[in-house]
Amino acid sequence: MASAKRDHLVETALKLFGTHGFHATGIDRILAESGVAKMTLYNHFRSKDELILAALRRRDERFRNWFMRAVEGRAKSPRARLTAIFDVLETWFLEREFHGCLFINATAEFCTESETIRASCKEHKGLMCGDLRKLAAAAGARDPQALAEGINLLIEGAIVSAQITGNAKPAKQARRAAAILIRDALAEKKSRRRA
Amino acid sequence: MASAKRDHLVETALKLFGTHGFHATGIDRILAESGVAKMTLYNHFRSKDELILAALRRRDERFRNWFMRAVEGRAKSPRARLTAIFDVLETWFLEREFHGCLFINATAEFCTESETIRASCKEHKGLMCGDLRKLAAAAGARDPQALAEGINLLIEGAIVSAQITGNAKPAKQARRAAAILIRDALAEKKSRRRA
DNA sequence: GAGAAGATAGACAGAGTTGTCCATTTTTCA
DNA sequence: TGAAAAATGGACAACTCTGTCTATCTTCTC
Repeated sequence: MASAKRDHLVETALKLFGTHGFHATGIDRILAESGVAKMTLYNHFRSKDELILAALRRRDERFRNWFMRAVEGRAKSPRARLTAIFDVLETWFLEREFHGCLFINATAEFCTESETIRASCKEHKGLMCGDLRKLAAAAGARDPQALAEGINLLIEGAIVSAQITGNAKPAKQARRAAAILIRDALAEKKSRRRA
Repeated sequence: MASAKRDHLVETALKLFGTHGFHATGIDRILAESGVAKMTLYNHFRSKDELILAALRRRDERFRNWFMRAVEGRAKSPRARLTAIFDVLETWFLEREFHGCLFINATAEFCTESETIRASCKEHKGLMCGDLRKLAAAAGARDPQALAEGINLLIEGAIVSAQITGNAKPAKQARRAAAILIRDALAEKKSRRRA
């Protein structure tokens, strides 16, 4: 089942889709780069779309794992972890191979086709949001859902800003804004925010 | 110069690039949809990339104009306008033809090719940020640059979240977070924020 | 060692891609 | 009205794309 060839294909596809995009990366290029025969690919995957889905699944699993572990490794208290998120983001943006979020990119490319691909992207973002909500709740936020949503928006915004400007600064900008949201969300009840 | 055919081509391309993406939209489709001959296109544009650039330029001009006017029409005071931004975003997200930000999508598709296209996207975002900074300054923010950056990230985040989830809620989430940033940025000096 | 399963190269189909060329028609404008 | 400019349709080149097929070669397991 977990063939080494299949594995290698997914890995190569992941790299190429990330650096060149989905439409711009042809099957032939993936085969050439991975040194695998075409029939081997079509033996493991029904179509290019299925290979894309497999790549997205792997990316989801790997990224969420790496991200949350990195956050946990950087700070111990839930509150500190909430801001550590943005330090981790910055290290990501500074990677040589940073080309934005694969799920955002996939959604952008498959605007109206491939419902399943878009669903996969939506699912990934939903799982990320869930992790954020848990963290916000652990930090004792007044409204964990709202804080998680705010932080999530700052993360997404930082990712696309970093991608477009080719600069890691948005991580620091987001960190600064997030600090304000966090402080507000953890403030004493007496200074309750109006709608 | 400003030929009607050329105009129609840019308009059709804009629509198709927005709904199907750049790579997925072939020249032939644009020609069929617009009812223009191929040689007319290549008479006005050196290549598909140049057509894309023209479409992006038009989009930039039109969008920024529409957006800022809509914001100004919704509120009079600079401070109220800062939050009105997110109401305008919501109306955008609710449009039937909403497929995210064309510039974010273009950056996603042309990760490593077409330097000029990516530069055009970067320029658009820079101009948007400039508008935000002016608004933040007019509202009397302690640090207009920082407030503009925070709001900008929330805008970008809301756009991609709305696109991925297929839902307009992120506009309201961003509005809520922005209100906190704005309140903080306009607070009296005595309650100065710590780093 | 034999047989099954997996992988291979390479040709191939059929469609789609951008871009070129030309002879003809339409439009514009002076 | 008449000349210049613009647009047309359609063929065409050259390439890339996904996906199929076959005959051959490895590799693994019993």
